[in-house]
Amino acid sequence: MSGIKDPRAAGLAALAGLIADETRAACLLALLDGRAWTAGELARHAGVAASTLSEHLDKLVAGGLLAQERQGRHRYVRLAGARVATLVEDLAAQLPPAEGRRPVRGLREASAGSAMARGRTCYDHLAGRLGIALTDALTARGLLRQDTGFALTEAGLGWFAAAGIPLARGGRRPLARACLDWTERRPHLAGVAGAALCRHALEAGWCERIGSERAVRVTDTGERELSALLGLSPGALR
Amino acid sequence: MSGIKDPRAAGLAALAGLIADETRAACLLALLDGRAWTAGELARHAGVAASTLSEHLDKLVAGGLLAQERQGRHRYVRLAGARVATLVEDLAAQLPPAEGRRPVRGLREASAGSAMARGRTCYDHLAGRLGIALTDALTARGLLRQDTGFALTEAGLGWFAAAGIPLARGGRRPLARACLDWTERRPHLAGVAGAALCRHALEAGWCERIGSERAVRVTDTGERELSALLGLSPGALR
DNA sequence: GGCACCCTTCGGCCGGCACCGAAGGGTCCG
DNA sequence: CGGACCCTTCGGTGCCGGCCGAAGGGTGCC
Repeated sequence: MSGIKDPRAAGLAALAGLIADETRAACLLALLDGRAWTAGELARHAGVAASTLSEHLDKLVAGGLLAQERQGRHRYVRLAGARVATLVEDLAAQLPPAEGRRPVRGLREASAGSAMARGRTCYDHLAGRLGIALTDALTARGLLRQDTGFALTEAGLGWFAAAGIPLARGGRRPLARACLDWTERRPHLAGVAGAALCRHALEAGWCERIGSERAVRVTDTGERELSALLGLSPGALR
Repeated sequence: MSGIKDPRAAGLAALAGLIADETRAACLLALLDGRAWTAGELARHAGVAASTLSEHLDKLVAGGLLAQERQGRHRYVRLAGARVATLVEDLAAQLPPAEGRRPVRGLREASAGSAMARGRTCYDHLAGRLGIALTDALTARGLLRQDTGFALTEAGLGWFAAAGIPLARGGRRPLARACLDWTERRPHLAGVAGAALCRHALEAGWCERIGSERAVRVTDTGERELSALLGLSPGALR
């Protein structure tokens, strides 16, 4: 009440302003898949002229939300890091479920949508029903604690070690973090452990990407391994 | 890459747009103290006309960020809930430390600032060096786990029960959550446990508010109790 | 009742910004 | 070297939204 505005207000407004545009928001949501997109791809995705999108990218890069890499005549752009991904996810998680739903048009889109709901990547970890199933299985086996917060247990650390999934500890990023799933509206494992699990699942062939999309499918190998390691019933992942 | 924009983009942009104004951002930051402010107080705080602020409040209420209560000729307004508080904190935590610092003018402001740095409320939990000290003490005693995520341990649950601080479990809100401190830039305890601890500390007289501000001071009783319960050295809280 | 106070509505002003198309520069390929 | 392609810069346009002051309505106090 000292009559003086909080000095962070300008910065906060500027940061929010970067997201407060439908075209830029669409870019950020698209980039949540963790991949690098070219400026042209994003322009087509957002439905605006290339020149318009170029200016948007300038702002997002200048604001520290995106990292860019120029290769020849292409401008590749991706989220600047896990912090930004978390931020966008958190904001999107605030949206009421009713909002942002749109009738699905056509069989192709319906099938793509259901594949996404089944399993997908969310920046660098697994989401969708697959992500939920893994998180629930870890919790049920006492490897992950959700009732008193969100953290791996000692047994959980041992499980990752036994599965041959190294966890980089001691960094600034939390080892385990809850990420609210968009389709399921339930928390799933993110953070260092979530990223490591996703990376290992793709490298070990437990999962594979469907086409060039975010959607992910569990392989036969994956079903066997996950059943053995976590007691996941094979049917739950289809 | 289907050429169709994510349907959440419009909602995300609208939500961010609510915060993407310096005046509204200043209001949200001010309301982070968890109290209810009148429209006039906020107008003076933000340095705009009452009519201008009235329209801002309409938008924030319509957007679900604020809850309002009309009493007589007053319009009281507060953050709509812990989710909103978390959202604003998370956004503010993204700001680079350099940004948003302003030279302190005068002794009065310097003393108020140092009181805030020593201890304050952050929506419904304790922050500042006091919040950090409590969180560190809980962690050092094995009551709180930060190395594998952020969660209370079994011993931690017992500590709260023994201290006579009830924890409402089973709700949607996480029991323990990390909140990044603005002045210290380190995580401290938030969530149900953080709120319960703060409430108990104020009710049991461990702490008291300084004037009508957010700043909080540890009392002599508090020093004794916290020393006995957590092994906190009295000097650390001054 | 009269008056002070808090807030809201309205009209008008102004600045900022998202958008486009055209033109231009850089890159790769044939 | 010519052409296709990707991106950027620039000028111009239109709209949205924040701001104010004046006027008005509701509330509480004397």
